[in-house]
Amino acid sequence: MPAIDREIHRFEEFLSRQGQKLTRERTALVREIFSTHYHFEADELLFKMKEKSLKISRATVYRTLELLVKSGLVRRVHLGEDHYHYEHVRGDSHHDHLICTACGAVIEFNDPELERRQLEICARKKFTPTFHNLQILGVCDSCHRKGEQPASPDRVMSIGEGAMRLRK
Amino acid sequence: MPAIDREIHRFEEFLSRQGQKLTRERTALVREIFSTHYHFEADELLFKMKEKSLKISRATVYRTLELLVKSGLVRRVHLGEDHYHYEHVRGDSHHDHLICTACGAVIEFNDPELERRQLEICARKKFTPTFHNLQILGVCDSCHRKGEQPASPDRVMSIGEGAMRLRK
DNA sequence: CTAACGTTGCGACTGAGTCTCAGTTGCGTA
DNA sequence: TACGCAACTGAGACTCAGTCGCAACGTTAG
Repeated sequence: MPAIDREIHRFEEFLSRQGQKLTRERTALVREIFSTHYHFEADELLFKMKEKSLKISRATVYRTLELLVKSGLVRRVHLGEDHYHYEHVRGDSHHDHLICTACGAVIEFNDPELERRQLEICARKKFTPTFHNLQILGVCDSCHRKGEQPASPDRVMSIGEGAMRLRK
Repeated sequence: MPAIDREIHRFEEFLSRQGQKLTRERTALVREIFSTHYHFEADELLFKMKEKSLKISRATVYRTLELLVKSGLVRRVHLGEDHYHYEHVRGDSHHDHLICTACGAVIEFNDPELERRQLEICARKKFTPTFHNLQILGVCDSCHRKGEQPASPDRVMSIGEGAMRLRK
């Protein structure tokens, strides 16, 4: 699969730029991330590697994720839960997330109008933005049809605490 | 201070509605939260109580925070860090946050135009929103004047990971 | 006085993420 | 081919926020 090799190559270049190496473990992790997952958790990745009987330690998984984040190949995101999720970055650009509190689905969107408005707000507040992070919590179309209710009102007051926790 | 007493009364009503009681510990916590803090962490609150030689256990702090969140008096927010922050809810409504990655300052804003646009996006995706959460990371005016740089480019690719960590 | 019940503090626990350290690997140089 | 060094790895100890189980403690009602 040439697409993955291109990503691996990009990672290698990033690494060698700071005197670091593309090892067997790192290659395996990148391959896993870019072949199957889109949004994933660190432990999930660890588990997947174990399943494939590639024994890669937890420390290495976390270390590699950090490198991938620094290289820009992977992003660290909050999806309304109490720990990080990661997503691999494709050629395309920034996006934000709609998160279904009933089924845990994550829908991406990118709206230039919204981005523009944010810049206006920053300008008004004399704030120099570098990045932003927007999640909208609610119920997706198919859950809505099934009559799923939004998370109970008292939860909704908070920042969707437990959004995906409900999944479990 | 009558304002605080009003909040305490609201909390008491919420509690009694479910057969729960407003205890000395709970009162002390609400008083602390609404008198001095705006954004705070659970452990910070625990520490403040200890300072005032009111010994309230960690479990009670967390339990009370949960009740406050459910009652709608307090919100749980992510401020770009890896654990929760809380903020007390004043009479006024929802707002979002600008977070300075240099000094950790948190600036609030509320922009109806932005909210409206988000609703449009949801409508387009047939998504029923219940809540949202937006943080914009960057450098505030006074840090900018001091020549503070935004977090290094590789960090910026991620969701402002470590924003406030830089404070420490 | 006693039963019932919500509340508390304590301390053990959990789970994500980090750190340390000894041993391994990969690579440039002789 | 051997050497040496720096980067890398796994194992497990550790940290830290947050949770849980439990015995003891009010408080209120009978």
